[in-house]
Amino acid sequence: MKFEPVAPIRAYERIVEQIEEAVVSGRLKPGERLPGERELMTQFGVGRSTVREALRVLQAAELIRSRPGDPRGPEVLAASPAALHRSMHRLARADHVGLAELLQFRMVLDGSAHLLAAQLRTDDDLSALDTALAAMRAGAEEGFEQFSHADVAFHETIARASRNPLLVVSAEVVRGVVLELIEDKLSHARDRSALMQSWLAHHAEVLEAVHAADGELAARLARRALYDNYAEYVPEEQRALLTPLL
Amino acid sequence: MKFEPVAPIRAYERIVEQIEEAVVSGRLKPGERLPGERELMTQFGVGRSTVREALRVLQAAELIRSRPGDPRGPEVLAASPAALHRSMHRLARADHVGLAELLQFRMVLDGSAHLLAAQLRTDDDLSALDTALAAMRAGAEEGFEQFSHADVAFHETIARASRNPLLVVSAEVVRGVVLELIEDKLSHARDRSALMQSWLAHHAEVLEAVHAADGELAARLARRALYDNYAEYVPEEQRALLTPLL
DNA sequence: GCAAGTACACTGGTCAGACCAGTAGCCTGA
DNA sequence: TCAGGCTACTGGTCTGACCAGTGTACTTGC
Repeated sequence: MKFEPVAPIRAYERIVEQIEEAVVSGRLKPGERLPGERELMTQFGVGRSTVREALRVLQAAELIRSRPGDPRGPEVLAASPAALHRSMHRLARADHVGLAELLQFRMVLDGSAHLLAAQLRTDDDLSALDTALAAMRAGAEEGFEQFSHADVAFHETIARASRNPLLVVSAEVVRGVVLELIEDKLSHARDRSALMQSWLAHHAEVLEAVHAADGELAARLARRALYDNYAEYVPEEQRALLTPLL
Repeated sequence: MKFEPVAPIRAYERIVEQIEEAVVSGRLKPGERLPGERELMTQFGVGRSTVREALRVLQAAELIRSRPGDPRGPEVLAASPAALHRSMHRLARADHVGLAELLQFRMVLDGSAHLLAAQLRTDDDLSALDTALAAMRAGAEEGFEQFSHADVAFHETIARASRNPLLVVSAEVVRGVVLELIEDKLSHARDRSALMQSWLAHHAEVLEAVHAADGELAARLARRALYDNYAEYVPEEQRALLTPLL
């Protein structure tokens, strides 16, 4: 005989449950509006503070957004990875997750994305990738920031070609967290133009493998590129974590 | 000349920022207590409802927990993947992410975990894995639920042996979401004992590869095992997403 | 008739004050 | 010494109020 631990259920939690259920089940679609707070408090039969606490939670989860003055009421938002990003970011900062682990994880995700992209890509994907690489070449002339944006776009195109939204989102999130951790070091990098040339060469190589539909090769090259470009920022004694992926 | 879009910053948001910063930076450690709401409202110079909305947000992010009646105040929690789990779960439900994509992602994560585990495992890891497999054998005699728990434990041991907390957490989350999606189908499965025997065989094989430090083999076997056991629940026309990983 | 401008009703954000159920820890009495 | 009750305080909720800001409908001037 086993019993479950009980916890008192607060009123605002039940409101969150009801609205969340309506949103994730699709009964409330993005762009639709919730009733205003005063209306909700009569519908749920609670005080306004209770309604507001529930809305705060839903807002923190990026499910709704409310703006003062708008008589149409709080807006239901489209699903977005923003909340996932925040959770992962917090976990990475708090849970003694260092650059080594993040980079390792990124090598895993990016490698897999390349593997899948190489084998599942359509002709549209290929031309989008060609365009993205060309944009990187052009960006290298204009400055580091443009180049960086083009680089991100390239990786996103690869991720989308893998046909897996989870992979897209996770890769995006991890990339963001990695970049945040090293952006200061990167901005002090000595020879940026050499950096950009190195990245360009790596990307061209990878793209060739994707064209050839050689998933294994594309994955290995992508992981190697990450290693070559970022490993120097990882403490030497932790690089052993990364080498098994090469 | 470019300008940033501005959004009004609400009072509760700045409170969230301050407390969150203190928590994730480690200035407030798990188990420590925040001042009570009435004390916080004087410290921040705002009303109690504002303080409460901030605490609600932090509570939704699993950073703190408050219980009525406790004179020590809200408790700072240890970092946990619960918030990540919720975000990913919501995204999977709302963002038309189906079983195929989830399973594909799980094959990626589990495969990589096996790869890393096989190459980074210590002797302690190996004996823990041996114990976990023995527990699965024993569980198979006792019933499906025990077996299932032992199976989860085995995968977690593998993930931990990969030495990457992000991999541990993500794999755990995705496994949970996959299981939630098919638990009803699984509970109606015809021949559970055959299922369990098949899983056992797969795990034994994988473990052998881990012992032999053959990462590639362990990864391939792990992905194959997932495919063999779960692909039948994936619509046939989507299985092409999974085969590139075999 | 129509565009520009204004007024208003209503929104969410915040505050103050109150009450309640429930708890931790003290304090008392045996 | 210790079990029991007491109490001051907690967080959860409600009411009612005010404010700055917004969208809409109406008015005004052309």
